[in-house]
Amino acid sequence: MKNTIKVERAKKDITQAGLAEQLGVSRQTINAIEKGKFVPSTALALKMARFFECKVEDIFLLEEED
Amino acid sequence: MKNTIKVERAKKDITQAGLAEQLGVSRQTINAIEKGKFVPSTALALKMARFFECKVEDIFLLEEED
DNA sequence: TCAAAAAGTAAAGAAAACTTTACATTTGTT
DNA sequence: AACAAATGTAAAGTTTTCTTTACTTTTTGA
Repeated sequence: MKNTIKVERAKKDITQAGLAEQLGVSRQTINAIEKGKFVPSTALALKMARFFECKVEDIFLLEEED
Repeated sequence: MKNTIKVERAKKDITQAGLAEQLGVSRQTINAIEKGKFVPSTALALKMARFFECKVEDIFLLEEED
């Protein structure tokens, strides 16, 4: 599962810590997701999409192995 | 978190077991999600949206408490 | 009505998401 | 170069997702 969080974050010019605060999670959680260490819950994915004003599908991309 | 799986399933005329098979999960998992016992992972939510030919946002609806 | 299919439920355990704490590395600015 | 902000990483622990097995209830259709 790939994601475009870093790019979306750049568009909004917000830091990992800033995004974490907006979404109500820890900075490490954002970092881990962004680095692909794990995939967020659907609730968090939906909140991210809402914050970035796009669809979940725009941020999280299914791959073969998913 | 509410979801519209039952309705989407009706549109496609597919059973819980059939959907489970299509998505590669157990029937009980589909049942539990449909009944709101838990929210699926983002990967499964994306697969559902793909199967139902809609957006994750169309199936899973954030609420206050999420 | 009677049988089969579908849906509901429960419990125990495995796997994945997420937190907290803490420290290291990189990047940007002066 | 030096300092601060941002990012990266790791480990231990909690919560949530999901599986398997198994049984009950509801719905459907011949």
